[in-house]
Amino acid sequence: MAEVAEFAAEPEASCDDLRSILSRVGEKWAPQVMGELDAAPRRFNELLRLVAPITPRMLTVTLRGLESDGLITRTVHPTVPPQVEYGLTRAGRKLFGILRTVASWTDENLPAVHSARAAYRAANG
Amino acid sequence: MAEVAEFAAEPEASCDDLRSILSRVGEKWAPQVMGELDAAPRRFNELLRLVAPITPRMLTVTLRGLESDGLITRTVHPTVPPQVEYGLTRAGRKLFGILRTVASWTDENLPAVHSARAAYRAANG
DNA sequence: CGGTATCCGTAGAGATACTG
DNA sequence: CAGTATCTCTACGGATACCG
Repeated sequence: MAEVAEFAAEPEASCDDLRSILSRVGEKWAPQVMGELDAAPRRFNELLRLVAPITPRMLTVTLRGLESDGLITRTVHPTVPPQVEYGLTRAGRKLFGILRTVASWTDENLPAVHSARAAYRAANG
Repeated sequence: MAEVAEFAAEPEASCDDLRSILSRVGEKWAPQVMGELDAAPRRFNELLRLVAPITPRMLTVTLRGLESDGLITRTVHPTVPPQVEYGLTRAGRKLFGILRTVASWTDENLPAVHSARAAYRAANG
């Protein structure tokens, strides 16, 4: 019981923790899914349409990944037919806000990025 | 010469552009490498030591990727022995600033993330 | 409706050894 | 010093079909 966790008042996020989050939101469909859930809670087939052309499998994989990191919630309403609602957690909403700033950066630096890519391809392969 | 690019006053970064950047900085070694370059310009073997236990190949791959997106510069000094310096571009520095806010988020939400992961593993596999 | 199961191709990532 | 080359393994991502 003498857990070290007791002393974790300062979380001291490791480099690995940062990386795991960056990889998570860097997954192919994660930003779009979070974007839809930021707009409103959604159901599975709703997301399937909104995030087209995602496949059922990849939507499941993406949702499970985000859920396992506490970024989204999955609520099962025991109705007939079954109804499952997904939504962002508070933490997920905050994180998505940061993704918006990355999007702004991308917006501002898009010309630079594209010309850098062109230049790189010209110089190398 | 009637380029459509002329009308790109509003860059209108696509979802794919955002994703490409998120994936880039989500690459395994990218954040650490950018962190070292944010502190100071560095040389290849310097980075190799600082970002240990990265391998030469992965450092090259990471550097090339960041360079091709215009996030870092690669400067060759034609001395003997050869000397190559890497550094962040202005855009890269800004982006790394945003990564810091993600790190802050991670810091704040680390307990939530970890307990979510534990809960998820308990409920599922 | 809300998913799983199975199969498969590609790209990411590492170990090790070698070079201009 | 600053990388490449080669090989290997895995994990990501997608297509298709099926299930409670």
